[in-house]
Amino acid sequence: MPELPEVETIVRALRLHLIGKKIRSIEVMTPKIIRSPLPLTVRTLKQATIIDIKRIGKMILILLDPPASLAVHLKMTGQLLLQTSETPVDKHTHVIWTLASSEKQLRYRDVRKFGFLLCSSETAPSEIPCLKDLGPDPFEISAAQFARVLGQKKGALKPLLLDQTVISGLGNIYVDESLHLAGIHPLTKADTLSPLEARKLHPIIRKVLRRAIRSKGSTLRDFRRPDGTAGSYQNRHQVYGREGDPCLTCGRPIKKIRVGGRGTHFCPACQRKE
DNA sequence: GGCCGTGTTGTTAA
DNA sequence: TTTAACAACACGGC
Repeated sequence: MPELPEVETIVRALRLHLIGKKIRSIEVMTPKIIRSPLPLTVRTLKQATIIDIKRIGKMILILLDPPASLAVHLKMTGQLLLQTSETPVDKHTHVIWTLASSEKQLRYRDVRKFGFLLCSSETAPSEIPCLKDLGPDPFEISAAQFARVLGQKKGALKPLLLDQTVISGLGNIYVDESLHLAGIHPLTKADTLSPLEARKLHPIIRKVLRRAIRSKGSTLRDFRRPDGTAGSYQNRHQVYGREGDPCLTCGRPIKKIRVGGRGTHFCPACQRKE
C-alpha cells in the first residue's frame, strides 16, 4: 500500500543507512522483478556507490556513482528492508544487495510481486521511463496550479486524485482521508468545484500527508519501515477502513462505496454531494 | 475447498 | 475524453 507517506518514510530511513555505501554484490532470486536487462543491471549495480536516494511520487530513485540510477516501485506489497545476513531469507524476498561496509543487507521483498526495479544509465527523472510521466508532487505544486489542473479535468474528483499523471503520490487511503478533512464528496465532479474549494483542498492534502509522514505511514498489513517496524497512522484514520463506525466529527456511520473501481470511504453528513 | 476482496497501475476495450 | 474491466499475484477472511 505504499503511498507518498510510506515511500517518504522508507526513503528517509534508507538515506541514513545507505548513502556513501558501496554495493559489493547483488543477488537476484526472482528475475521478473527486474525490468531492465538483467546482466546489464547486475553489472551496473555491482561496485557502484550509492550517492543519493530520492522519492518521486510513489517511486524511489537510488542514484549511483559511476552515474546511473535504480528506480524502485513497491506497488501494493513491496518492501525494502535492512537486515543482517543472519536474518533468514523467506520465499518472498526477491533481491539482496550486499554492501561493502555494512552489517546490513538491503533486501527487496514483495508478496504479490507487482513491484519492480528499473536500472538506467540516466539520472534525471525526466529521462527515466517510469518517472517522466508523473504529475507534480503535492509538496511542489502551488495551490493555484493545483486548482487550475483540477478545473481542466472532467469526471469524479477521487479518480483524478489517484491519477499519478495529474498529481503524484496519493493513493486510496490518503485520498479518502483528505476528502474527508476537506468535507468534499468523492464523487464530486472536478469541474464543478469552485476555484476556492479546489484551492482549499490543496493545503488539506498536504496536511494529511505531513501528519502521516510524522506517524511513519499507515500499516494495514504489509507496509514496514526498513527496520521492520510498522507505521502508526492507521490509528488516526478518520474514514479509511472504518465502514459502519461513527464519524469522529459528527457521529454518523461511515459509508463505503465504489468509485472508479476502488473502495471509497466517506461520511455522508460531513461530505455531502455537491 | 471456494469465493471475495485487497493498498497499484498498465493495457485493452467500449 | 473518459470509463470500465482485467491482468499481474498471493493471501486472509468467511
